[in-house]
Amino acid sequence: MVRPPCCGKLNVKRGLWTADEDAKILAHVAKHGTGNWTVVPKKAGLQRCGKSCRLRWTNYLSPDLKHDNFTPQEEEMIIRLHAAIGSRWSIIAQQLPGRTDNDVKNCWNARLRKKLSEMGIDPVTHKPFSKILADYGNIGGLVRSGSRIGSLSRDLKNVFALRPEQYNSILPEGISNINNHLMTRMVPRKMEPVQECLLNRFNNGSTNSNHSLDLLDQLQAIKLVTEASSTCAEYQTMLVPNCNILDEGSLSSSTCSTEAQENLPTSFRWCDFLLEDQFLPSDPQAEQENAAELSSKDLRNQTRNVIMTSHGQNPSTMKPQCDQLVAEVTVGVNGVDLAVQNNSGFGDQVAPSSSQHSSFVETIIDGENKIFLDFPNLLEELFNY
DNA sequence: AAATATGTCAACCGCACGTGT
DNA sequence: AACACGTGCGGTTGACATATT
Repeated sequence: MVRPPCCGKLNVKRGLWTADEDAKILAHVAKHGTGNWTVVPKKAGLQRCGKSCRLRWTNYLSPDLKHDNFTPQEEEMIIRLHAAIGSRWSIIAQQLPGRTDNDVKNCWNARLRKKLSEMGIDPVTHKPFSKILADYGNIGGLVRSGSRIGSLSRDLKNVFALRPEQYNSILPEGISNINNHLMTRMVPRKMEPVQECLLNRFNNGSTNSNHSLDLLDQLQAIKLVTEASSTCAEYQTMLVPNCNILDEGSLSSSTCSTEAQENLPTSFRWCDFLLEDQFLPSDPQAEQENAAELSSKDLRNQTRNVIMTSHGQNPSTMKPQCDQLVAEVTVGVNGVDLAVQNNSGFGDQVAPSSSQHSSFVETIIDGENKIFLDFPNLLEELFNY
């Protein structure tokens, strides 16, 4: 059954809000508070749908909102969080007081995404386009991350058109029209590479709820960004180190001015936004063995302790919610183990992390610890999700 | 000065989820 | 269990402002 829209399309005003309408909303909220938005239009005397009223309040009228431009620090945090958790705008917005998910989303789409693209960084994967193209050449006909290629194409098109000379040398042989070539490999987007890899694994290895998958891909993404932050030396040779991505002057060229570099915050390096390809196995056989070693029991204990510790709680007093989460995490990880052991046609495509960690879950746990130190509120979001 | 292109952002849309009945 | 309802979310659209030709 298809539910009709929350309000009829007839007799409902749409479009920009007038000052008079804003005043009515403000007066209504001052008197009755927020909530039950479906009755607000009637009570407030508005020809609007309740959903529209709620949106107007949450995105514009709420006194908690900031209406000035995003600061470089805020933009920096958006990029970092996007690298960690993707386009979960509401969660990102919660880390930025006074900003709404809509604000964050617009900021990303209008400015940050473009900035990254102009610097040759794929805003979806946070990896250099050159690296992606090189990988693309290496994998030949294997569609390892179809969605990534697909989502990449829009940004890449612009950059490639802008600076073709920079990428000609690394284009796979035989690809004369990069756009056409990429488009032929497009799959429905929405999923990011990390999510796609994990989904592929779970779909083949076991049946899991979306919830556990969601949690795992967040953890894995978090691991990726934290590892990238500490191991971006590879890119420092080709990219200018300590160059603030938000510095407009530095964006216009491929190098940073001396002054710009002097003024840069040492805690922030644009190479932090690059993600190493964590799914290329350094030693697939060893990874398989490591993954197989970890028993379900060990996993549960490890995961439970880490989650509780991260949450600042004594394991013995932590709420039952944790057990549920642990169960979901370990179900998902076991699915990965199965997938690895099966090696049933996709294990060679998405092998476990190539890091120095001894297992997939340890990698996740380490990454989780790191990111939660930076963004402690994220842990609560994971519980709430 | 006019036409066109581009950027920004408020608002809309459809879907998913939680809750109550 | 099935349904209705309220709410939240992410993707997209379109109006307006500004820049460029």
